[in-house]
Amino acid sequence: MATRTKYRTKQKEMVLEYLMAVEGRHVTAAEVCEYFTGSGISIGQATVYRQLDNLVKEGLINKYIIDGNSPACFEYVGREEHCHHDVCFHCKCEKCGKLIHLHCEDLKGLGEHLYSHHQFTLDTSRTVFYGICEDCAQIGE
Amino acid sequence: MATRTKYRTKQKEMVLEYLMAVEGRHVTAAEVCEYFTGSGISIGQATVYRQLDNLVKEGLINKYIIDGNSPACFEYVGREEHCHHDVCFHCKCEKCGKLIHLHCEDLKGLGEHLYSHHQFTLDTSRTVFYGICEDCAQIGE
DNA sequence: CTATAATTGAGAATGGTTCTCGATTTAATG
DNA sequence: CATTAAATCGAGAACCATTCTCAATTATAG
Repeated sequence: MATRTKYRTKQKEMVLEYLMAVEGRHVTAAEVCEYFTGSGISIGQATVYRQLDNLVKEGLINKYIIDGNSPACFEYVGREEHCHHDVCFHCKCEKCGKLIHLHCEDLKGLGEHLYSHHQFTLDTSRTVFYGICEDCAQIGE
Repeated sequence: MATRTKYRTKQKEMVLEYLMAVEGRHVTAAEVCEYFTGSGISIGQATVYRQLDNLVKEGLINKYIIDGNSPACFEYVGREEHCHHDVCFHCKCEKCGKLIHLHCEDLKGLGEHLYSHHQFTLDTSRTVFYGICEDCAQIGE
């Protein structure tokens, strides 16, 4: 799981630092690029994509694919790793697109059930619950 | 939910018929196109994508996004509609791409929990559990 | 049959992501 | 420090699934 890169580069540290700075928010690769160019810092976009991938492999950040067409989102997982007893699930509203973080003890059982009863190792970082959020449920229908 | 197309066209019926013919297998839009061109039938790829989207909107087929880069997969869900008393969940293996159908009573509680505790209405037809299947777990790592 | 609106399809466009490859940087070693 | 081999960078091109464009075709109501 923790495949490391050989060299320690400023680019990698800057990408990680940015992800840590916006902890709690999901950012796309493009947003990371924009932040750097906006700050007058020059980092190639290929490098941003590469380092985001590396950081995912090292388990420092998570990657979320909400929808096939829209860009992938990344988020620093440091805080979640510390309290490794609670897993983070995500709910995506099909109407407004809102992404809801769920730190719920009761959901731990889901992964356990899938493993013990269906021999399936759940990847919580990639799994997204689709549905309708509270706000949209009141408005719509 | 059941947004219908206005006209009934051969193209749409042929796409649905193909998906029904390969029920149980997940096929990509490209595979659908290849099938038609291979059979000497001419359907534009834009139409295939459009009709796959329509069929998803009508709830006749499901769309699965395994990975941001690899193409989306589609599958006929007809059989599941008949046994509407138990909900059907899907597990997708991130390694071999296998799609596992789960008719499990215990998972009914998931939707109920999300609704009662998190005010989120789960859409079971769109939600896919991603992870590693039994076979791949033995091979890898 | 006619009119009207929806659908088709070939090709171009889009856009997120990856690849290419020469230039640069890292870190171990002398 | 200086050397060096390997890793990483980055600008731009390539990739590829998907969507868009728009004129031609087709489906349905009347």
